[in-house]
Amino acid sequence: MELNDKQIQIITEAEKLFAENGFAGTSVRQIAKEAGVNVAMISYYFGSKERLLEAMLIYRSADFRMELETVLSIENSTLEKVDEVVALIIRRVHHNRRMYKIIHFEYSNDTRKIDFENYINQKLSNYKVIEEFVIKGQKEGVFSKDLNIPLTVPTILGTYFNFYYNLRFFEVLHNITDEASLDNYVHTTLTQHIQKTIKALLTYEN
Amino acid sequence: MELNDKQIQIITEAEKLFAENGFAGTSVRQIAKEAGVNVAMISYYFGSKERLLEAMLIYRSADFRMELETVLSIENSTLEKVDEVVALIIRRVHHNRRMYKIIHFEYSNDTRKIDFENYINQKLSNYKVIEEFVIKGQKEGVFSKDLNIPLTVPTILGTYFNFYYNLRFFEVLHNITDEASLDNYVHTTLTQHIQKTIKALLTYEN
DNA sequence: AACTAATTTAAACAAACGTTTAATTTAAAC
DNA sequence: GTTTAAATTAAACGTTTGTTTAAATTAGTT
Repeated sequence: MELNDKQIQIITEAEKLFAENGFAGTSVRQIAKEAGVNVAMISYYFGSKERLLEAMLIYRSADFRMELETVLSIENSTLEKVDEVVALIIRRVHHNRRMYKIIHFEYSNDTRKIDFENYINQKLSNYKVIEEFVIKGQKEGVFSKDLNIPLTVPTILGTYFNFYYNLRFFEVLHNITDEASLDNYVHTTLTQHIQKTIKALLTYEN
Repeated sequence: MELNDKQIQIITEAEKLFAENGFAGTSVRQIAKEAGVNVAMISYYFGSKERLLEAMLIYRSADFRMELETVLSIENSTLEKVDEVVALIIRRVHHNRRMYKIIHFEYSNDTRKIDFENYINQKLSNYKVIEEFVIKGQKEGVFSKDLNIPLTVPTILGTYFNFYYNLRFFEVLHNITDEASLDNYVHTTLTQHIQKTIKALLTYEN
């Protein structure tokens, strides 16, 4: 699937609108208007509104596993690697937060006929890399033996997204006024909080 | 705002449908059909689809602060209180997960003209109770001094909701087949994971 | 039994929806 | 310059949307 400039333009605007107003809450006429193209172009290029979303998911979820393995291959202490992995994950999901919002919402929806197989396979593949890293850390004696490894990932992602989904609540408390101050807060304070949480959890002994 | 049986019936069905298909993805005709009433009854009782949602938010978010203060007033060690508070929060959000899903998606939406003031005030009020408890624990020397208190709540809620939003991913890994096994998993394994995470975070020293 | 108010109904409303059509413009190939 | 294919357009298609209407039914009061 090679996408031309106009298709990427449509996907980019659709992503913003889907994340803002939901899939059902966004009309193809809105997308066309924002992308500066005729309504018919969406059917012409993607076939339907549903298949436009599928094209978006594939376009946005490339290369994550590779980045993960690169970070883990760098010479670092196990606890430093935890910091690096958490920072990478937050950087990734913050950059693609709009796509994730759409997934969180549409994935639990049975009636919509969207294909999430690609997303699920990527997620499983990424999880396997993390699981391997944690087990290795346990064998080294750095991490606690008594851990629910599959649930460590929701703790990382969940903290970020619960912050993001309640942004209008937190921006008052943390003086977040624009996109730049949001990026800064996420990549400093929020990332540090999650890094500390995960290190504490992985090393905690009752 | 006193609600009669038929209004509660409409709210209950609307909650399911909004959580499943989104606010925009649900039609008043669907709600009416599921609730077994005529379409016009929704306008008759609530005025509009938007005001039906507002009535739902108020109906669902009563009494939380009181429950929180009751749990904290019971004679327990500080760390036992952490477990109790986490268990209460998870019980609450799991029971009202559909409403929270709607909020997460509609709250960041500027175009929808829904009044979230009630929700925000409740959230702020609940946060104040938790903040006070954490500061007290710090003065006792049980909790670490270096804590981002506002971000502890997203860690609790976020872990739960990231699990819930990826349920179809986790149910394969954790053998969750029906509502009963989901409830059981949430109130045992997931709750324990979050309790451990929060205790680890609150007591972690670099 | 008669009257009043609350509830419920089927039908109608205009507006917006995703998609298709057929005609036109642009670009590429020869 | 002609031909062929790709891109773009405005208009139309049949549905569905949230809400309103006015008539019919039910319940409560006297």
